Amino acid sequence: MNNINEKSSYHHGDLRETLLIVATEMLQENGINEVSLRKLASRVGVSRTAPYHHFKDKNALLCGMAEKGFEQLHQINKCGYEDEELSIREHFYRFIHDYIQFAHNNPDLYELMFGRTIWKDKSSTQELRDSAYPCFQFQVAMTQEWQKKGLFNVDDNALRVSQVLWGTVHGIAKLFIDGIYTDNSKIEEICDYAVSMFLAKSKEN
Amino acid sequence: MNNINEKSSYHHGDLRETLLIVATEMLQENGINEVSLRKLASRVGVSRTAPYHHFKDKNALLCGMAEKGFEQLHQINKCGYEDEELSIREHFYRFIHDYIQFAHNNPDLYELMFGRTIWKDKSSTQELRDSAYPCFQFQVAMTQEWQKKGLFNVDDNALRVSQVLWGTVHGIAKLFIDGIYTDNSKIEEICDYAVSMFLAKSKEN
DNA sequence: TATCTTAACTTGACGGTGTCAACTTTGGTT
DNA sequence: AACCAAAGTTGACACCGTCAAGTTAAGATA
Repeated sequence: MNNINEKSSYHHGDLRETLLIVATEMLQENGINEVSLRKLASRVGVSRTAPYHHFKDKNALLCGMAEKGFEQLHQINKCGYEDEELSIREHFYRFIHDYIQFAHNNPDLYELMFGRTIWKDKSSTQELRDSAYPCFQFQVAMTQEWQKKGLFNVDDNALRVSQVLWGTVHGIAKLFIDGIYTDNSKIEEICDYAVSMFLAKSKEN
Repeated sequence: MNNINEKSSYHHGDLRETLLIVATEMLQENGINEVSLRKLASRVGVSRTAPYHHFKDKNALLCGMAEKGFEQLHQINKCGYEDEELSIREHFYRFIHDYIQFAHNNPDLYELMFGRTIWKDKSSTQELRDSAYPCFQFQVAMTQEWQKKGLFNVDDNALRVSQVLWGTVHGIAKLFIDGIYTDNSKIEEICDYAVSMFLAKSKEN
């Protein structure tokens, strides 16, 4: 039954997963405006309302897509963090760089993940929150580690410090991917500036 | 003819301006999803397609709304900058604070102004760019002034420095208004942290 | 004053969208 | 063998943005 080539034709087999994948493809190809349930269904080869057996409504589908985005981002953060060969300062640079690179590589997905559509009011699903909050908390944990290692003042509130740091990468990423920076700025150069502006006081690292 | 109370009924008199105002009201009341040309027209008391004589399409209307937003933000920046009674450090704090406060007071407008909808590809109108770029450039100019006054290294590229600063406020603002910060953090405290993290090395100001 | 031009506004129509209700098919359980 | 619940279907509805063709009225021209 899990044989993909077998034409069971009526029951799809793994429609929920397929919908998420194809919808994300459509998002990356043509932006959020071109993601419609009807086009998605037709592209997957299924009727208009079939998706409703797997997602309560369109918002739930979008939340599902964002959910996977947060898992990716969390994974990227983890990989950078667990690299033993880097100095603290390099760790910090890598966090900033990888984060902005992720946004740059997946602009529409990133916009979806952090946009108002999904988060305002109470429209975010529980699953989305369960996926996103650990990702946020990991960034707080990294900040605490950086504080311990001397990159930032240990006495400062780690949550606040990480909010400022995260704000910075988030802001740069968004301005970057939305094409608001007028020149075709190099990611690496901006990251260098961000790092040096935060760490100018602790050159010993 | 400009008499508002006079029921000329067929010709509105100042429809373009009224549309922008009412659309922005609708945006602030119920978010971008509730802003439709048809509801807007009906609320203004005009037929469905009347707006098309003043805006090429919906995107042009949205650009018009964002345009006004950038004029407001530019004005706020100017006001803070021209306040003679503040020290440099206070100027810097005020810039950050006022910016985030603006976003906090007008969350949906802010999302519109900086969102992908309007900026991606070539969908931004010339008028929007004419309104937004001076606002951006003013921030670069402020940064140069801060560099001269010793807040930041004069040798650094002003554009890059301002991109990082602007990224920070933009990112904090967005995370704030989208309700992604889990606790209802005080704006002032976050601004304090942002200022001190950038200026820790130059305490003399 | 009479006529003409044209911008502002209207109605009708089309294809696309999210979503609901009612129906059919199917795989697995009793 | 009978049944049930999950998965998928078709039809319908109320919206939406936008185009084409027609109407109204304000202001310039003569």
